[in-house]
Amino acid sequence: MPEQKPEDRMSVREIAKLAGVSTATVSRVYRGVGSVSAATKAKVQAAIEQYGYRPSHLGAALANRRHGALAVVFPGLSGPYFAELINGVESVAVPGQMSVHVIGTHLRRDAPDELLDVARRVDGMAIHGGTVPKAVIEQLAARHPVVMIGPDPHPAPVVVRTDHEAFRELVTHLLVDHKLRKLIFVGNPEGSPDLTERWEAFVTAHKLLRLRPGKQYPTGLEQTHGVQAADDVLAGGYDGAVCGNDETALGLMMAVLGRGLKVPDDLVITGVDDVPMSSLVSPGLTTVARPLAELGATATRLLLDLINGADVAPETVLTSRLVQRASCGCTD
Amino acid sequence: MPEQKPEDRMSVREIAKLAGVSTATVSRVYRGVGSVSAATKAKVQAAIEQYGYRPSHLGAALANRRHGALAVVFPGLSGPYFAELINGVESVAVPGQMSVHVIGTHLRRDAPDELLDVARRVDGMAIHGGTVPKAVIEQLAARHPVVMIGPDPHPAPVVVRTDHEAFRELVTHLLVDHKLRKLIFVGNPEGSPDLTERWEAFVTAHKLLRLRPGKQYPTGLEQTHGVQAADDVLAGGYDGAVCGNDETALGLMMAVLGRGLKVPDDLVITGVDDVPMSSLVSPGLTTVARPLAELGATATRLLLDLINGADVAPETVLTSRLVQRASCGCTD
DNA sequence: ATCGCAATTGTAACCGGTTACAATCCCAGC
DNA sequence: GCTGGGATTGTAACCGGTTACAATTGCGAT
Repeated sequence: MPEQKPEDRMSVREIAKLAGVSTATVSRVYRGVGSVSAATKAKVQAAIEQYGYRPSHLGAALANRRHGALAVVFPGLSGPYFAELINGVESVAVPGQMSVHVIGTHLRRDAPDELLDVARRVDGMAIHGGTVPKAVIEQLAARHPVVMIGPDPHPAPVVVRTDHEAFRELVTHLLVDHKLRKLIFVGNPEGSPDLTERWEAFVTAHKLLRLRPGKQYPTGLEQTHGVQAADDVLAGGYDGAVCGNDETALGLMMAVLGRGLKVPDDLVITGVDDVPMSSLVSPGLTTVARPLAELGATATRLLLDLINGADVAPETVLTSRLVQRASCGCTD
Repeated sequence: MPEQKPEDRMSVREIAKLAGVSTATVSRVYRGVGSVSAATKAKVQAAIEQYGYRPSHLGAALANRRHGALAVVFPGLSGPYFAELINGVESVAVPGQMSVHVIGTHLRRDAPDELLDVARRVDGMAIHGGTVPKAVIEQLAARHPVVMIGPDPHPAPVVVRTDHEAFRELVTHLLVDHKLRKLIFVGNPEGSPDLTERWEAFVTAHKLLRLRPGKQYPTGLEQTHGVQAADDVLAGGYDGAVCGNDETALGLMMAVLGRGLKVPDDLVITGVDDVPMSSLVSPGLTTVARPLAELGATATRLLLDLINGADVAPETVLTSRLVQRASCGCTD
C-alpha cells in the first residue's frame, strides 16, 4: 500500500539540511558518540524519526574500512549439525555487531572463485573442513583472516576442532565391553578431515587390541545416506555399524527398524555428534557428544580476534565425550 | 605462513599509478567495458595480476548504489526443507550476480530490529511466512523490495506459494479410500501460515464428507517434534496421523517403529513436502510433493524483478501433488 | 597540410557515510 | 572587560570504486 519507493532514502546531508546542522553532527547523534548539546540532539533525532532515516550500511562500512560481516563456509546446509554450528557462530557474531554470510559449497559448481568473491565483502571467514581445496584456503588466508573448523591443520594458521579421543573410546567400548568382533565403519574419509580422523581412530582402536580393523563403507553424511546403506550393511553380517555421524546412524537405524529388525539385537549402531534426535529415539543412540555450538562460537571468537589484529593460538581443541545409550547394547 | 597482512590491499588509484594510467582505465579494464587499446589493457592486466588486485566490493557497491546481495529469512535453518529452498534461491541468485544472506530467526531474540538492520545491506529480501510479525513486514516492504514465501497474502505485495489442493486430496484419500475415521493433525497452525492453510484444508476435507474433523496436536516442524509426539498420538487411539510436514512425520514414524509397532498397520502416517528421506524409508511416506526448489527459485526471480523495478504479479502459486506410498496403506 | 570523426584516455565529481581539525561559543576567573 | 579552556559545531578530506564529460590522439579524406 505505501506509495514510498525504495529510491527515496535520505542521506546524511539531507537530514543535516532538514535539521539545520552539519553532517558531522547527524553522524554523532545517530551513533551517540562525541558531544552534542541536548537541544541539537533533539532537533536531529526529530528529523531522523520523522523521515525514518537509517544510514546506508555501505557508506558507513566504506568509511570504517570494515564490512561488519563474516562468512561461514560449510559443505552443505542440511541437518541439525550445521544448524547447531551456525547457532554457535551467531551467538558470538550478533553481539559483536557482525552479520553472518552462510555459504554452502555443495551445490556450487565453482566454489573457489565464489569464495574469492565472498571474501571481498566480509572481514573474515570461518571455513569448515572438507569444503574447498587446500590451495584455495591458502590463497584466502594469505589476504584475509581465516579460521578453519575441523581437524585440518595444514592450510590455515588457525584451527578449531574437537578431539577424537572419545571416538576411540567408543570403538574400544564396542570391542571390549560388548565383545563385538565384526564392525563396519559407515562413512567416507575421503574429502572430510573429520571422517579421516575418525577412520584412523577406528583402525587404531582395533590395532591396540591386536584385532584386524573392520571394513569401511564409504557414504555421505546425511540421513538419506544411512538409509541407503542399510541393505549392504545388513547383508554383510556385521555385529555393529560405527557411523561417521548421528545423521547417517539415524537413517540407518530407521531403515533397520523399518525392516522389522531390532537395534541393538540384530545390529549395534553408533553415531557421532549427539544431535537432539539421538537422545529421543528408541533405542537411544550411543554416540560421541561434540560441543557443536561451542565449536562454532569458539571459531567465531577467534576469527574476531584475528580481525582485530590480536594474536591467536594456532590450534584450539575442544573435548568430546562418549555417551552410552541403548543402541550399542548398554542397558540404560 | 604468508607474511602478507590483510591491510596491504591495493586500491584502484595505486594500481592506476603502477600501470601508468588513470583510475578510469583500470576500472574499464577490470570490468571489460568501454574501449581500451590492446596495449594499455595488457599493461593494466599485468599490474592487476602481479598485485592480485580485486576491487573492494564496498567501493563498487557504493558507486553503483547496489549491494549485489539479497536476504532470505527463514524461521530456522535445520532440515532438508530449508536446504532445498535455499538451493532454489541460489540457483537464481548466483547467476544473477547476487550473493545471498541466509537468516534464521528462530534463535534471534530481537528479529525485527535485526531485519531492519539486514535490510540496510541488501537490495531486497525474501521472507518465509511465520518468521516475523506482519507489522515488521509492512515496515520493511514500505522501503525495500520484499517477496513473501508462503500463503501470507496480506502484508507484502508479492507472494509465492504452493497450492493446498493436493493436501485436501490427501486427507480425502485417507477418509474415503482407506476408510479411516479417527485422524489427528500433527502440527501447530499458530504462527505458521503454511500450517494454518493445511489445518483448514484438513477440516474442510472432513466437512465435505459430513464427518466431524479430527483433533489437532500442536507441535513444531522438526523431526524431534515428531518423535516427542509419539506417546500422545499412540495413546489417543487414532487410525492415522496427518503430519504438518515430512520431518515431523518421519520422526513420528521412527518413534513408532522403535516401539516395535507397524506402519501403516498400527498407525497410518502422512507428511508434506516429499523430502528425499520420504521415498527411501520403509514403509515409504505418503506425502504431498511440493516443488521446493522451484518455490525458492521463483521467489528469487520475482525479487530480482522487483529490485529492477519491473511489475510483478501480486501472487504466484505453484502446484503440489499427492504422492501415495505405503505409509497410508496403499500397497505400492 | 588541414580537417573531421572516432577511438582512447584522463579529470573530477559523485555514491553516503566518518572524523581530524579548525572555528566558534559560553562562561568562569582575574 | 578581557582571557583561557572546555564544550559544541562545522568544514572538508577521506574511504575505494564508477562514470559523465572533456581532452587528446590517430588516421583517412580533402
